[in-house]
Amino acid sequence: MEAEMVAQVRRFNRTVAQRIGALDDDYLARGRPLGEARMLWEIGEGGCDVRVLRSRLQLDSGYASRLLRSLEAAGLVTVAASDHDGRVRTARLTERGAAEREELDRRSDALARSFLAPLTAGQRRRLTAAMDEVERLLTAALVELDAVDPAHPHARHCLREYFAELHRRFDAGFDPARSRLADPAEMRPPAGVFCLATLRGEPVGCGGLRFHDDAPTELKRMWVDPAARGLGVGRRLLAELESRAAANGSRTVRLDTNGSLTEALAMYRSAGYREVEPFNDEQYADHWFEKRLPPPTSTTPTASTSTTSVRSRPG
Amino acid sequence: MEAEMVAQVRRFNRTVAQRIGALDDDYLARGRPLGEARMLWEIGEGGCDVRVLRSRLQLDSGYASRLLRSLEAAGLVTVAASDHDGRVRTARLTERGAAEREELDRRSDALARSFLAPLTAGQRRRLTAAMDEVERLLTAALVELDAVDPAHPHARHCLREYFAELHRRFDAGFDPARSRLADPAEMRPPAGVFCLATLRGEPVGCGGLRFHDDAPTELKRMWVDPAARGLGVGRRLLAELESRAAANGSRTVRLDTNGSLTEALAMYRSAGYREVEPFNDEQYADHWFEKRLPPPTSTTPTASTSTTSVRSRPG
DNA sequence: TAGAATCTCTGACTATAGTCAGAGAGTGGA
DNA sequence: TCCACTCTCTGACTATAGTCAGAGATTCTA
Repeated sequence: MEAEMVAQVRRFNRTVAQRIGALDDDYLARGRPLGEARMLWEIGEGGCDVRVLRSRLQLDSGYASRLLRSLEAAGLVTVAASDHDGRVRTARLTERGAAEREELDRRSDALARSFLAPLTAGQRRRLTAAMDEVERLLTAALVELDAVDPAHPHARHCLREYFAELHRRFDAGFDPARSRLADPAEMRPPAGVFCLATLRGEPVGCGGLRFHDDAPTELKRMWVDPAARGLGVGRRLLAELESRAAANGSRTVRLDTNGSLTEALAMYRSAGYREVEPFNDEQYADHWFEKRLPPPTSTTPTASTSTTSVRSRPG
Repeated sequence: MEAEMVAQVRRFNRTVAQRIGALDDDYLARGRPLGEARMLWEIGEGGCDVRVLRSRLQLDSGYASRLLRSLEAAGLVTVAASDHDGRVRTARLTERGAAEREELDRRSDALARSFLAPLTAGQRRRLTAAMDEVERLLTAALVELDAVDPAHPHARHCLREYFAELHRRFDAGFDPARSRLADPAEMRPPAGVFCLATLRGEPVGCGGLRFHDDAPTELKRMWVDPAARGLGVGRRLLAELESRAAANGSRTVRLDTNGSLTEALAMYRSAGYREVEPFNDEQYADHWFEKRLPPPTSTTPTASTSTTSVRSRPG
């Protein structure tokens, strides 16, 4: 990785953390401890369970409780037992609390405006476009890839969503039971492998391999959550699966797909897959692709371990 | 200003502050109070006067002193009187302190790498390019414009730099005494106005007007510090001066310049100035420009008051 | 050279953030 | 119905950040 890129990231972190972090905090605080302001904000218009607040703001339960007591004492919040579960408590904004939150909203808007105000129209456009790009790519870098059991709840979720999407997009619908590799367990090691893409703990994509002794490895069930598209998740999944196939001794990966999945087709093509004659009788397929793999490198598999280790807090 | 832009800035602030701010801090701290880590960093290889540390880190003098005592006790820093001024004390890293600082450096690098690691080469390029853009434009938004007396030290600094640059760039050199408006005081109100562009307290550009009863307003001494070019400072200065000219009743602004100042020429042209016949005998000029001004709007002058007010901390 | 100003330091504070152990109420499964 | 578990709360802590007033040494300036 080029030193210049690393230096750029560091410069950015410095500038932006200084400019935004500190200001944002000062600005939100309104003479109130920052923790309280954040809590107020996070409760939101519709109220929020205390346990959700705790996990979103990453607070110790004692600390969270204390913050709520303080907001309660200030008449901004009420806390009551949840309807569904007597253990859970739900925080709600009082009228004054809602007004206070709106004030925070206004201030956040004003702060954002102050970033744009001194710029010309062209600069503003460029700034917001670049911010969007940075945000998207930083989010993309948070996506982690891991091999999981195909029966893992996250894996099941992805497969369910994948099938539902095929059903919506195929004119004649889609019934997984009538497709090849109907049973996800066929992708369980050692016969195959199933990879999951996860963003902030939520599954956002998947893809599986099925190894064959006498035939190229088969790639199946590639899917990316619509909300996570454009982050390069599909491409990374594909690369991950290819490297796992290579590590397993495969020289070739092939797959079948359907012409209505235009994004997928484009991705396979740009990733070096070339269209071949049908090699199976998958009834939902009308395109078949194949790619010769380079021999495995020593550093496979490439699941993003670095990201994971960095995100854990030093003890 | 479009609501979508404001929303984008707010999204960006949230995402980035979370992702970078917190991580950065955790990462730098190394089991040490963050303030100490920052101080250690800021002292740098060559040592640093305490007063400079205080102003850079914006610390209370008592607090700064305490942090230094703590680093001293840990054997990372020595503090001794400055050679030049017995009141001033200079902090220097010990060998262990320097090693510690290098460790911080390594960790910052590792953190930056972890942002890039999960991305493809193309994504990395796009991310760093976008970061550069955001950084530059956020910096540009920090530039403040104010009218000052031409005798103000910052004004003198800019004029000195401007003359030095002309001297370097003109084949025959440049002697301010032999040019028109040799005395900066001619741009003092009410006969004229002198504007300064300031970035983080440092002057980075200037420009002046000289009003004439019977002739168009004359624009002189436009200069932008080379380190601050590309931030749109010149364009903003120009707009500011034009609006001040209009507010003063001028319908036309004109200026003379030299063909070797290509950036300036390009800027004048793109800002709506058109070349005219020589209207004075400035010996250093070989191009003359003129622009008809729109009638003054009610909100002039446009000196960036919003930025200023936002940057001051709420009491 | 006296007095003002500058720089740093110490002591005495306050506020905020955050941790930890344990109690009490409620839930769900064997 | 009992037991393990979940969720929240309280009390008792510690650590960090930050403020303020004033003292002592030094330097600048009139």
